[in-house]
Amino acid sequence: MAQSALTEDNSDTDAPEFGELDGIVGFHIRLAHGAVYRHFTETFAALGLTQKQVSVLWLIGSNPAVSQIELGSRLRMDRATTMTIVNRLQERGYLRREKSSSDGRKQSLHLTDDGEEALEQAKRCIEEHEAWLKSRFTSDEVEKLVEMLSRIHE
Amino acid sequence: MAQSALTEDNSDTDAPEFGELDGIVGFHIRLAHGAVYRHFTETFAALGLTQKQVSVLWLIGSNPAVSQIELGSRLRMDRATTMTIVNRLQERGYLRREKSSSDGRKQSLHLTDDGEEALEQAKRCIEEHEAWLKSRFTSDEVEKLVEMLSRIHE
DNA sequence: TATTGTTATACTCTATAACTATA
DNA sequence: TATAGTTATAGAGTATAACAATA
Repeated sequence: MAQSALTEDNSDTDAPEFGELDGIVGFHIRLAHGAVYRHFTETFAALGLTQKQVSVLWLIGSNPAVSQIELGSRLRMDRATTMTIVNRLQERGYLRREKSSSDGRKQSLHLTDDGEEALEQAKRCIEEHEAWLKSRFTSDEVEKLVEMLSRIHE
Repeated sequence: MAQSALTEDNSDTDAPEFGELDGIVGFHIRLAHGAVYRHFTETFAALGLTQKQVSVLWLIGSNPAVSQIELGSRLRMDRATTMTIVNRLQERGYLRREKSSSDGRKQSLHLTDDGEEALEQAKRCIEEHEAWLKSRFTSDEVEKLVEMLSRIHE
């Protein structure tokens, strides 16, 4: 049952319509995220860093001695996911793990000198990436967009 | 070199600060997408469908006989990525491939009866998911948000 | 030659489960 | 008991490269 309302043959057109899908907010968030992800990857091809890796470097840089569980909590990753990111950055020599002095269960994460340098480079790339992203908005719109996105992820 | 400006030990607090990261639009898009993705996954656990799979079902339902290349172009996926999604849906019996009558290189994609039914169920789940997402916005804000996100992915 | 579909391969993100060490 | 880290494992999305069939 349930034959679709649209029955014309679209096999020759190269622009299938979104139809009702166009009204779905989550759908647009997904597409926008994909577009940003792809541009980010291009911008960071030379540095060889992913979005998540940059976020983690940045957060450790701003919060020295942060633990893995806190990092994951802030970036909405579980412990295992956090491990894979931190491991990769450690393998590349961008951070080091130390035992927390106050809680023996925790690690205390620190950037190495190479990590600090990679973060500085990454921040310059981010400027370029953000300029591309913000170019389609006024500064008022950027503010409104960030505020609305925060309502979703907070 | 490049010692971070913040040097206090954060190993005891459980809320590391975003700092400058808070001003990065791409960062908020990533977090918002993650939040939406996780709620979607919960909502669709029973149906066992992913965001991408639902988008593909929906688009084939609205555009019968669409080809894989057109599907991919609309959802910003390359040919290989489109294959993996379409394969999975075909294995579950939700769609069938036919040779396009007008262009022998193209496939023509159609939902099976099971696929139509799965799509109907998915659309009801989407309503619930969207209600959760939209609950934090006025209808004017929803419109503005969708319009701004479209500027990013178009 | 260009396009479409296909296969093989690989990497990242994500998550669950089970285990160890510490609180 | 609960928390933090670790390891093993697995699925999904994404992409590149090479190949076959068709235009």
